[in-house]
Amino acid sequence: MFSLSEENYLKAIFHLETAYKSGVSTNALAEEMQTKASSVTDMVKRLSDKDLVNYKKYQGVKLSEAGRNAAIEVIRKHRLWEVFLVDKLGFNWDEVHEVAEQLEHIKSEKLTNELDKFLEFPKRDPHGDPIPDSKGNFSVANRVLLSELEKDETCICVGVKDSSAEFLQYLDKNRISLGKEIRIIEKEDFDQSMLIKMDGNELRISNQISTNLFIKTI
Amino acid sequence: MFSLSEENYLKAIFHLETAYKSGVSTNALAEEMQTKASSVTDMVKRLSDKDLVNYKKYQGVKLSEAGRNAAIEVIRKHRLWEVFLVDKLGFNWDEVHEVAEQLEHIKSEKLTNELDKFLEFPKRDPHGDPIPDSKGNFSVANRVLLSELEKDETCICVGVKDSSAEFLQYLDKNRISLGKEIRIIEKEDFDQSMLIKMDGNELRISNQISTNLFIKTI
DNA sequence: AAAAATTTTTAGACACATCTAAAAAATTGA
DNA sequence: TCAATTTTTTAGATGTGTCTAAAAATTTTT
Repeated sequence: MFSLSEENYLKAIFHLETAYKSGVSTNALAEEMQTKASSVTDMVKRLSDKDLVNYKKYQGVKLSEAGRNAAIEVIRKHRLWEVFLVDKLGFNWDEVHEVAEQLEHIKSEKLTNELDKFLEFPKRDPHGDPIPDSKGNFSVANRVLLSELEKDETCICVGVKDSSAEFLQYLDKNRISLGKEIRIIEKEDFDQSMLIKMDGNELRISNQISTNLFIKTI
Repeated sequence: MFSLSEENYLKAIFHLETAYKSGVSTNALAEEMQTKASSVTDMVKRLSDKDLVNYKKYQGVKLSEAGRNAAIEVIRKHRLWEVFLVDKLGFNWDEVHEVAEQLEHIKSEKLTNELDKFLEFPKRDPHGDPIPDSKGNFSVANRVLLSELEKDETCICVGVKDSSAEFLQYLDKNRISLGKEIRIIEKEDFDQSMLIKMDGNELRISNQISTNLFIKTI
């Protein structure tokens, strides 16, 4: 079994690998883990000793098969617990992250699978992210950022890239939630801000918002 | 906040305090924690520095008000999670301990209280132990051990003292569960074994069994 | 009340995960 | 290309929680 810290590193490397195909740099990992580069080097060596990552000095780090499986298992638990908190305990989507960060480390295969069943095998968490099944498979969503779209296109909101409480609270305040239909009325060349129509109301959103909202076109 | 280890020590001291009114000895605590007396001395000093226990060298340890509150909070979480596992996820009562030992350390007041509500404020866990409410109050059961009773008395099984998987599996195998009515047909002077009647069937149980079953008389 | 046995504490060490400061390697760019 | 900058690693230290071995205190036995 892996320590809490090891699991957090594996998860962070997993998340960074999409952006750093050729290996996750020490500094990037330090930034993600909110720690120092020297601490990262220490931990990465330990993970490498356990064959959870492939690591060569000065060349960044990549997950091994075992490391990837461990990371996916942690992510599966994190997202299942988020569904539990929202669907069963009435948490709002901006309140679940911190608690799920703790719950994701509970070690019990039976618990994870029974929870999955209890929740009726959800495919996505409250932020629209896919939930791996018990074999580690999950759908790679065909979703894009709202900022990719142009004037007059219509789409459905399916996920958030930034799931910080601040961003989610902004969305709540503006009645933006997953499943909502959005039409782009106007897109400003100068700052990429958009005028969108949702539920019959118009709303202006900045580029920072549209680059953090996943949508699918219809 | 307290570390995982600190919480486990506080819980252990709480459980031992009923037996050691004048202070829990270092050795007793080492036995309970499955560790060495020297480790206990170290930890007890740290707990004392944080005013969670009152400790005087060679005189054992007692919980302070703050320490007792912390212990009760952990016990509340442990027992609520046990109810969740059995009632919602279909665990058997002999499978919950290990998982609840992990879940009891999750830090979120909202989670604990919402879970309590979701479970409809249960008063007892699957082993018959009382669950503290959000203020830390819990009923001190008026229950006694089956071994206290004599021939021809009738009672209802309300709890187990030993909640090890082995004992619980023995009870399952013999169809003994909480709520069952038991009548003492015979009690052997020599070894305190009993012949009991339950659901119309007779069953012989050893003293080791009857000293681990809590009952209430009717 | 000593001696013997037991309990408890101290001393010193170790593993994990972290840190700061300094050195080494790699990259950038003039 | 070689000096400057950035990135990464090493070296040495810290805090938590544990251990073994030995010393000290307490309790039990004779």
